[in-house]
Amino acid sequence: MQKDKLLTTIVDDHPIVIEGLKMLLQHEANIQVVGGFCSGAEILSYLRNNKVDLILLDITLPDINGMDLCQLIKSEWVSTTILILSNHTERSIILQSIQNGASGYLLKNSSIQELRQCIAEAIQGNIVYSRAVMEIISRPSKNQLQERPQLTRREKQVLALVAEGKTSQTIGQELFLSPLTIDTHRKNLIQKFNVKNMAELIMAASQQNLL
Amino acid sequence: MQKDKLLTTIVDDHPIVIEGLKMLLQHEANIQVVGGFCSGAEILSYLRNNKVDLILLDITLPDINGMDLCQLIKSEWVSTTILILSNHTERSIILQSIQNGASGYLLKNSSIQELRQCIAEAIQGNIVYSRAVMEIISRPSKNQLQERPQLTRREKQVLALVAEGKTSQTIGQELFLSPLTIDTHRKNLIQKFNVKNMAELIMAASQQNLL
DNA sequence: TAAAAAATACCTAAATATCAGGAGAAATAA
DNA sequence: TTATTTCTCCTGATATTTAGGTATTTTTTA
Repeated sequence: MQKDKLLTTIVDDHPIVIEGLKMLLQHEANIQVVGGFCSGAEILSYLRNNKVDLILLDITLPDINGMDLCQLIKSEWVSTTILILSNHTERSIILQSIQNGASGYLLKNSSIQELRQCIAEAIQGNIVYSRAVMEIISRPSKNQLQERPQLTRREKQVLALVAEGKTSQTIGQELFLSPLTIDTHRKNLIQKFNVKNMAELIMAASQQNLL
Repeated sequence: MQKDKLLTTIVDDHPIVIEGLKMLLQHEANIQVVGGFCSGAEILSYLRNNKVDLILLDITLPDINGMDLCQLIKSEWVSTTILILSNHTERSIILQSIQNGASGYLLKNSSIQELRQCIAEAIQGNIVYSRAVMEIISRPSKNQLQERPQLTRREKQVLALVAEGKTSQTIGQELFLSPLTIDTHRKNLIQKFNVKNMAELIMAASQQNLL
């Protein structure tokens, strides 16, 4: 074990992927894999007691999403490099990840060569994207053009209940609020999503996996 | 290389997963991994010239879906055992896979122990499911229980326009129909889907990939 | 060709949602 | 602590959908 090897860890809810990455990285000269974790809680707990230089991070995790976890980690361990390795091709997710401090975004179906290259690049301090990701960023498709609106806790709650076909009356009763308040939230949701009514809202929200 | 080792191959659009599985399986006494392929075309071409006993098959592939590929392979190479290894949790996909000749269905987020056990079982000739899959099969969730309603051409048309947030007025103009006719279609859609309003309808329809 | 299904159109009334404002209280962040 | 956001509730007007129906025409299917 050399001193100057980068301590690297993998966070992914698929044990197979962790194994695969370990295998790939174990032959890299300047990388030392120090663990693999299946959840946000595990990696956070590990970080509190161990130094880590590079994290390969999935978006889909059982307890927290990778974007939020990325922000969380970067806020406490600034010098740790995070590279997102995910299946998600949504432009919004990619951009949000970078915004939250990730040093790059790779798709899991990248070739092995591509992965190696990108990891090597990220270590140098560059922001890297796999080729497929580059294309997504440069030519956003129709439904990816619209950004994912930032919803408040209440709005998410109301959105979910509207999607169940409930009226403002019913929702108000359920949340112990005036139906007028629910109407206000509806109004705000319509504005944030830039849609005309609840039907289009549910459509937009479900396309962006907010339901 | 022993004679009685099972010749095993992996088909998955993620190179990392292939590597991970290879790593896991290389220590198994009675398994010999003979290749990994990223597409349906590749494995089919390989099968024409090589004997394979066990295939670990993903559902998502670039050129063909795993269910169809499974059927294709089983129709020509009956003695080859196929084990589906996928992320898809839809009951319909699981059942269709088994119907098409797969010897089991595992989720990719299974633990490594579970994978080993299931593979070992499948080799014995049993049909195996990972624990999570068992649960999906035995207790189908709400939206998987309800049958997919049979829609007429007009109803699909109206549904799509409603999902765009259009009113009966607008839709009527667009289709050169009376808005009252559109209302009738709305009514029928609500009945067929057994929902309370358009919001819930769009939700149900989008969950069933009808949009 | 006859029967069934689909598509069309209408009516009345009630229920709900949408639009355009404002405005105070509570929680959060700087 | 101050500023900002979020949450709450309101008025009043308008638009739209929903829930009962009924009924004719067109298209499909047996």
